Amino acid sequence: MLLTRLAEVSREVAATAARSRKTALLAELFRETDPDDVPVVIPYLAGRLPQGRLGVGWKVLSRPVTPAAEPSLTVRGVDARLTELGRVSGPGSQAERARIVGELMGAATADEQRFLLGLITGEVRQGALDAVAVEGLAQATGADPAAVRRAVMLAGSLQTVAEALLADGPAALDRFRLTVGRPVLPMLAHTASSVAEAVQKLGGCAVEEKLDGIRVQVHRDGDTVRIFTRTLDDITDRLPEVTSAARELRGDRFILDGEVISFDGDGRPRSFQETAGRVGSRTDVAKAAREVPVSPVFFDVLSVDGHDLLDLPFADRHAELARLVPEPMRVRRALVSGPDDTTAAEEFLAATLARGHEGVVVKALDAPYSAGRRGASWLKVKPVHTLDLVVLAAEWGHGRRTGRLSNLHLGARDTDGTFAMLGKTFKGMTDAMLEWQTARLKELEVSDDGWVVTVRPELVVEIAYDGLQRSTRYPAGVTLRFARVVRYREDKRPEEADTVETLLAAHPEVQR
DNA sequence: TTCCGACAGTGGGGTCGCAAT
DNA sequence: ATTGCGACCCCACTATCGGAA
Repeated sequence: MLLTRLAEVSREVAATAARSRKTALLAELFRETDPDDVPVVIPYLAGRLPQGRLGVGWKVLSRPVTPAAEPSLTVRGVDARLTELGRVSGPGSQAERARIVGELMGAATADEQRFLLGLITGEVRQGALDAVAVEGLAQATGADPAAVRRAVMLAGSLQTVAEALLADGPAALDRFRLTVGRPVLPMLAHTASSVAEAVQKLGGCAVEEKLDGIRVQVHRDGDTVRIFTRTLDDITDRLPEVTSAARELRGDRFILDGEVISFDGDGRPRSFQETAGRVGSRTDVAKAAREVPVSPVFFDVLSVDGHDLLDLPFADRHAELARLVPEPMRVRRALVSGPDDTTAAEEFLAATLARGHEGVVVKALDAPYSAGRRGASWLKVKPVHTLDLVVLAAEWGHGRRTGRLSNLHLGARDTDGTFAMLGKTFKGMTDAMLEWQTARLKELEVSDDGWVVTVRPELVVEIAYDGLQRSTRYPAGVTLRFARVVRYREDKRPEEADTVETLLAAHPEVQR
C-alpha cells in the first residue's frame, strides 16, 4: 500500500466531525489492507508509530525539505526506514538521524510530509486514535466492538489484535487471554469533586488511600517476576526490592496491581518527585535503591494460581488480594455501605490526608476490572487549592486554539511589589474564555514575539492547583502542580493577588 | 428530547540519560 | 562538566458525538 493512501484517509478523517463517519472511513481502509501491511497501517491510522521511540523531535523535523512531486513511498518502505532510524545510536547518531529524516521527507509529497510529521511528533490531530481505530477494526471484520476492546486490553496493544483479527476474523479474539508475564492495560479512575458525590454515584464502595507514586503491575510466575508501568513498559530491573517483595508472597503465580512509593524514616510518603526520580534511575540502581528505597502497595489482583479474576466483582477480587498480600503491603481502606454512610468516607479522607497522601479512590464493590477510560467505577477525590494570580504573559495556541491566546504565564506578588512567575496553564478555559482573554490580553500587550505575548501585569485570575512542587525553573523555587483556570477576577486588582510568601506558608512540607 | 459516557485535543512540570558542545 | 532534548512519569479540563434514558 502506498503511504499517499494513508495520508489521504487521515485527511478525510480529520475533515469530518462525525465519529461514525471516521469509523467508516477507517473500516474501509482496513478492508483493503494487505495482511503484510497490517502491522504498519493499523498503528499509523491510530496515530502511532510501531517503533514507539525514535529519538527524533521537533528540532530535526522543523527543517523544511522540498517535497516530492509524485507519491512513491510505500507503507512498508517507510516503516523499514523508521526502524532503521530508531536503531541508530552512538556518537554522531543525531546527525545520522537527521540525514535519514531529510531523505525520507524529500521522497514524500507535501501531503505525505504532513502525515509523517504528525506521526513522528505524535500529533496526528485527525480526531481518531486507538479507540476509534478499534471501532473501525470491529466494523471491518464484523467483530463485536466490546470483544475487540477486551482483546486489546488483554494484549496490551491494538496492533497484535488487529493482525490476528484481519488475518483470521472474529474467531481470533478467543486467543487473547490473561497470561501471567504479559501486561494488560490498567484500569483507570475518573475524577469526583467530593467523596459524597463519589459515594452517591457508586453506592456500596470501598474508599482507598491514593498514593502519589508510580503505578505498577507485578507479575510473578514461580521465581520469575516482571514489573510493568501504566504504559506497560518493563521496569523490573529498576526495582529489585519490589521483585523481592513479590517473591516473599505465599502465592506462586499471580498478577497484582498497585503503586510503588518511597516512605521516609517516619513512614511518611516522600514527594512524588523523589519517588519518580528513583523509579526513573537506571544507571546505578543499587545506589538509587539505597538512597530512596521504594515499597509496593497493592490494591487489586487480576490473576492468582491460574484463575482469571478480571470479571469478578471488586469485593471478591479484594478478598483474594487479602489472602495473598499481607496488610502492610496493601492500601488502607474503609468500606461504605451507601449514600447514607458518607461520614466514614469523609473521616477516612481526612485521616489519609493527615498521613500525607494525596487523596482517596472510591471504588464500586460490584465492578469488574476493565481497562481504559471506559466505565467510571473508580473515582478519585483530591483536595483542590486555589489562588488569585496575575497573568504575566500568554502564548499563542495550536490546533483548534490557533489564533487564540492559550497558555497563560502565572505570577504571584513578591515582597518587592514585582511578580514571580510560578508556572503556566492552558487548562480549564472554555471557548468563550479563550475568545475573551485573547481580546483582553491584547489590550494589555507590551510585546509579541510571535510565540509569547507579554502583558502588563494587571489581570487577576483564579487558579486551582493540586499542590506545590520544587522547581529549578522558576524564580520562587517552586511551581504549581496541575494548575488550571477557574475564572477571571476582574473585580480584583493585582495588588490584591496572592503572594509568594502566603503560598509558601500554606505548603510548609515543600522545602525550597 | 435531554442527559451523560466516551473520546480526542491541548498542553503543564520534573527527572533521567544520551549525545553534543 | 554542562547543555539540549527526547522519553516517560504524573496529570485536568472542555468540546463534541452519539447512544441511553
